Amino acid sequence: MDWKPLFPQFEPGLIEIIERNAVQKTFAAGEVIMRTGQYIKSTALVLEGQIKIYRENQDGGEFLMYYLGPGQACAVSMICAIQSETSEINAIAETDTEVLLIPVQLMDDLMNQYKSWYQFVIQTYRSRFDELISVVDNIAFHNMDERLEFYLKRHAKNSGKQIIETSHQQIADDLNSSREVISRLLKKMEQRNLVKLNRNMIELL
Amino acid sequence: MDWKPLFPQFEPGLIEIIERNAVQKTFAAGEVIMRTGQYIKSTALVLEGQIKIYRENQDGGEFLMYYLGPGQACAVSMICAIQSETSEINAIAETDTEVLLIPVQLMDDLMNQYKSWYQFVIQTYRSRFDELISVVDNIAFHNMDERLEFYLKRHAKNSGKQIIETSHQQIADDLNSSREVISRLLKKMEQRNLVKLNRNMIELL
DNA sequence: TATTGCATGTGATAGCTGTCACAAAACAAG
DNA sequence: CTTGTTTTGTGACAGCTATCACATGCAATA
Repeated sequence: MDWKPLFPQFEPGLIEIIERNAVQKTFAAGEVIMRTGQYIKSTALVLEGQIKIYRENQDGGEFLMYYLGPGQACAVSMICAIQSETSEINAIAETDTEVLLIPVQLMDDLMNQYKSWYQFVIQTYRSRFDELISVVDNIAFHNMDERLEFYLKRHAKNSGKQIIETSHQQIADDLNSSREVISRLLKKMEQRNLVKLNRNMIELL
Repeated sequence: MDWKPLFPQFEPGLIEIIERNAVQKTFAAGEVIMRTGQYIKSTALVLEGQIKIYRENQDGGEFLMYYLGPGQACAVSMICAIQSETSEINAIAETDTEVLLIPVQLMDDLMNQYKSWYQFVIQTYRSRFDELISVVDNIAFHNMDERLEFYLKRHAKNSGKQIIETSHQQIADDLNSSREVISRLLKKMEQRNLVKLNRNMIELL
């Protein structure tokens, strides 16, 4: 697969060195890509699919933080890679996913030698940081109904589709809520003509 | 004030260039250092005092994210500085505070030329990112009683004192809760012998 | 068709938190 | 001491959310 169009800002030398050293890898939908405490040996650039980044607590509760799509990179793996530390989050392939793995050892060189890589890393930090802030905003200031709306809109934006194919249970897990609550709130949204509901699908209007 | 002992990892050349270009500035307790939407013209290294980084919503609600103390730097100002964008958060001086302001224009050079600066920046990103994740953890997985405990412990850790001099109202604001709730929870903690309460002070046992 | 499994709907209930109203206590300053 | 201000205590109540129990509905497959 030709990944270069996804990263048009990369300079030729950078592209070359990545091509020589990076490994392409495929994950099937549902496959775990990274789990808490795991050592990071490489930084991942997403080429295709969606990766879900989430947090897990002791009791098995989950909480979705954000998605990574094509052209994006995992900020956590970058930070961890540079310092070769462990990660505090989990990553799972939401759909079939293609990633480009860049070995840790390369990171320092790339940062020093390629301005476009350096800027890409900074840009990645910034956007993930902003995303985390908006997550905090959401749970700190909003009730479940608003969080659900935010969730659905974000989902639609990320997938590019107005139809979300998920079970209520899955949404409840992502929001660390319970199925019944989500079902009830979705019903209310349907009554307000914001969505249309069917088995395993929610259509945003 | 001699700031160098706070940043022992900085190499001599870096120290010199900072001394030539940076400006030292003082903020009185309670003074606003940065507010949402403001343009960032420099990166701040904290020399003395505590800076509170928080988020504000439309309705005037606040939510504490974390504190910055001596030897630390503002990750947000770094990211924003490098890209000369605006910030999404607020910073206020919790106590009288002394900071060292490094002009934006210097950032790129420092990153390229001084390994110790580069590592400092990465380290700063990492610790702020981790801190944000633990904030998300807290509000996503824990009730107010546990969040309060976390708040008190963090406060004690940051200030180095077991006695927290604050009003219940202030705590409620930081946690985006209400005064009565905090008062009641503190009472319960007192009954469990976790704290001792007095006007404007909470002693951790 | 009958069966099985998953997804969704619904009512009852309990706990947590936010809000209002007001009382009591601690402190500061005249 | 007296007065005014700030902080804290308390009861009542309402709304949101989690949980339990169970019903219903939809889809695939034998």
